[in-house]
Parts: sequence; structure tokens; C-alpha cells
Amino acid sequence: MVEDNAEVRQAVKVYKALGEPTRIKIALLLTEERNLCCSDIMSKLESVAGSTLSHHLKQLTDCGLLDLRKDGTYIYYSVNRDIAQKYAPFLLE
Amino acid sequence: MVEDNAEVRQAVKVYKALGEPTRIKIALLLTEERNLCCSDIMSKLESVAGSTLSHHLKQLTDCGLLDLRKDGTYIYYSVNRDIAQKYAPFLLE
DNA sequence: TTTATATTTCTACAAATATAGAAATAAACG
DNA sequence: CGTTTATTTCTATATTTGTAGAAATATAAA
Repeated sequence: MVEDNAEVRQAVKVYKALGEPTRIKIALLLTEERNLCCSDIMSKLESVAGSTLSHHLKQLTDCGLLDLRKDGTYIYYSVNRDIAQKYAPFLLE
Repeated sequence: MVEDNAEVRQAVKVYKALGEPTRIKIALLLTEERNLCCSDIMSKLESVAGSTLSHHLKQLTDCGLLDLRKDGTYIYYSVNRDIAQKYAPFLLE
């Protein structure tokens, strides 16, 4: 039978996060270049409001795909390579 | 820059398909056991209407993750291992 | 302390999605 | 042919989701 364990639930969250054009772009951006902050990402994407980006980044961090590091007013995001490797190594190619 | 090419668009479709509990269960079922038909799958999932299952199977085949083989009235589904390997090898573990 | 910058939360809304019943299609069987 | 079985399409509906403006929070800088 198919199990419904924590691993599968995380997989669903990761795939739900990546199954949206803006969010997969953010993930790809952050595999190319680590430690980008919210406003860096906003300037690299075209026409995305800050509140929208915040919402996307929350989903990507909540599922474990992105790590964050706070430094003053800035929050720097990076791809968690273990999670990416496990669920979506496609990102790392 | 982040490209928006056919590969990334397929990735979004595959991840959108897998980012839903019923569909990831279908994909996991079909990695455990190949060549299940619609009604086999329906009997292995709890309380999913045929029309709903049909809709889910369409998404999973449209993104390339499932292959199908028609035999009379039956349609047998299997996981496309190349696509799974590329985008979500987690399924094959 | 005032001002500017970075990010989040609140609120609202339009669009997308998951769901299933009913009808339609298609193939096999009596 | 008429019936049964397998699957899809149509239609409708409730829920989720992506979006952004405005307000709030937080830190830094002048």
C-alpha cells in the first residue's frame, strides 16, 4: 500500500511549492546564486509585488527547500541542497 | 538569468501534478506496481469518484509522468521512469 | 528622533482547482 | 441487438491560490 508518512507529506509540500512558475524561478535563481535577499530577488523577477514575493518565499521555506539567514534588515535565502537533492535534483543541474 | 524554456515548463507541470496528495499517491502506487488500470487504482484509493480519478490521471499523463497503454476497454498506466528519474527520483526509491 | 529601507501581515478579489453526479462514449459480451 | 463494464466529458460548486495595495513591523541611518 501507499503510505502517507511525513516524507510523503513533505514531498507534496515541496512539489506544490515548485509547481508554480514564479516559485520555480525563485528556486532556480537561488541555485545559481546563493544568499540573495528579498529585494535582490524582486529586482531579478519582473513585476512581482513585495507582498507577493514574501508569500512565495514563505511557501518555499515552509516546505524546507529554502534556508534563510537574517542579517539586520535583510533576509538572505539559499537553497537547502539536501532537500533539493532528495526531492528535486533537477534544480541543481 | 533564469530561463523559461520547455524543460522548466515541464518541471512546473510535473511538480504541479505531484503537489497534491491523491496524485502523489497514484504516482507512488504506480511505481510499486506497473500496469494498473483506472478501476484498479480506484479500488486502491479510498473514496475517489471515477470522474475525479480520470481528471487526476489526465494531469499525470499530460505532464509526461505516466504512460498509458490501451487494451480493449481498459487503459493501463505506468510511471515513465525517465521523467520520474529526471524530475522526481524520490518516487522511485 | 526622524527618516528611509526591508519585509511581513492584513484584506480583498479574481482565477484556478479538486470534487463528484449525470450524461456520453466506447468496447466487450450475452 | 441490448446489456454491462470502463472511462471520459459536461456541469456545477466549494475551496484554494496567486496577486497586490495598504498598513504594520523592524532595523538601520541621518
